[in-house]
Amino acid sequence: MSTTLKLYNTLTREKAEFEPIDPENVRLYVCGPTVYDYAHIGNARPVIVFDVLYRLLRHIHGAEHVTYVRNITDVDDKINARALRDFGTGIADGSMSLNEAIRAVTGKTESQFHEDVAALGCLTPTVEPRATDNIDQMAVIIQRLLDQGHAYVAEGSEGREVLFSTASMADYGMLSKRKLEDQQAGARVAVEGHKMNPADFVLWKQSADTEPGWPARFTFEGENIAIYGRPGWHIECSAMADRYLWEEIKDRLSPKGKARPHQFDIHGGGLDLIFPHHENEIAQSCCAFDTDHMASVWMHNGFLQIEGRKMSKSEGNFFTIHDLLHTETFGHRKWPGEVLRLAMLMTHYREPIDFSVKRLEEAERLIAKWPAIEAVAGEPDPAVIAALSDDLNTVAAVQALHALAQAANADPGKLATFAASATLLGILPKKAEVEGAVASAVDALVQMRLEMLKAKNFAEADKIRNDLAAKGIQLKDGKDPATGERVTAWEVKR
RNA sequence: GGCCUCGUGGCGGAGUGGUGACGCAGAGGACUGCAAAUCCUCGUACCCCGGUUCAAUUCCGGGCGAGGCCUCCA
Repeated sequence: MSTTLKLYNTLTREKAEFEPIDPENVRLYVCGPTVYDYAHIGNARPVIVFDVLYRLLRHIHGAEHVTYVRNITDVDDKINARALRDFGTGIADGSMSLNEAIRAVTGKTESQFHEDVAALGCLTPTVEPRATDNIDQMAVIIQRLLDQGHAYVAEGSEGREVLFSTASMADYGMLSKRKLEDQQAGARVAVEGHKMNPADFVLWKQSADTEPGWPARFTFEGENIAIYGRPGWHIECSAMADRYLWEEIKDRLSPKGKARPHQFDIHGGGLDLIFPHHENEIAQSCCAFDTDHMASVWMHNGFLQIEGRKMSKSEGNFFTIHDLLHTETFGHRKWPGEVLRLAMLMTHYREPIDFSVKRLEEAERLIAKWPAIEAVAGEPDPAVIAALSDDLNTVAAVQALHALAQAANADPGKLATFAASATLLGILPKKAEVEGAVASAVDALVQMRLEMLKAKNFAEADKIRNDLAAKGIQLKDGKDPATGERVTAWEVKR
């Protein structure tokens, strides 16, 4: 049976069979982090969810036939604020430039992000472009929008701006199913007189001396306009998606792919990005390139709560990925990356997920029962593939995987299938490792205990067992099936 | 006010117009010197009210409740 992948598409609000534009070049774009601070556990959700999708697409179409782009947003007012906060004195006394301060913030945050998501078992995307490396591409798209009457230049309170004209797009609002008229009724939209329509959004914005900026030249209504400035917060995705999923690979696309220029297959991100971020990306890309779609399928993951409540700094329940991995701030202990990942996959990606200590404990109990994976050489279980193919039903996949683990525990012949299946989910159960010296000491004590048991010296034998347990080493007695003799295995509990 | 999710047993969660998925926790048993691990067994759950139907947890309508977006946010 061939695998048919079905995905829920926010654009149509329906689950439908996924048909890539060019099956030889499946293209996926996911909105990545804004690198101004540690990524929180909520940020981890789309990274993990779309990592599973990436792995599944690679399995179905072949690893070399999938291009996954996840951007790094390194131009943003929050970054400026952070740079000024952390390096303000250096900037003031001239020992550091604003750009150097910004680079220090984004560079450090970016490597922290990579470290965090690697610990969560996520593959590296094909391309991870930075916004600041694609300023020229953004300017080109903005100029196209100006040329085609979809954008205009206006004087705002902080200088000149290039704005997208929402009224110029007939079906603006197709993703979020919002009508421009409805927006104006009840929402608190700041009155900004320079906008033709309150929903119009910034494409390019003039920068002050204390703000990062790039020189840019635009032509509008026959006039040359130079604006030293920075991009608005949607244009980068339009630019990077087009560059890495169309411009740079269009030559190797099939005729069918070439027939749909500037379009790609799947665009993902968090639920909150539907409006305005993704709506505006669509507006920019479709108007600039004169297409009816930017991406065929739009996927959005649900939000995460902590112990049933919205995670927020003011509630005091705000946790970064780093906190959970390396500190004892959540549940008074550290959590292994694969436990966090499994806990994340135990709820369907579109559902809200309640991250709780109880949930993590359950995930840990489950994973502790699974065999450790060493080499992966096998095909994943069809039940796991079928589950994932149903709009990334990781819950069903985890359950199938658990059944497989139990089968593999009883029959080592099934280990390869288990390993391949677990890898498809990105979960690699590892036994807690101990140093060789510790291991041989434990082995010696285990032997000693077996001797004592033969001598019916239960008190001493139990003392060894209890002492080891106190050190987190759990003994497991069994019977040799052939001889009926007691055999003892052991493992490290966290 | 507008748009959009969701509501299943202690917990996590599938699914279906008509014989209680499954996992975790829990209970009992086997095994064990005692445990742990393992194995076996055990659960009359589908937010409320109408409607359609021979039959609804499943379809339709209306409530109630939870959450998200409309403003930076995954």
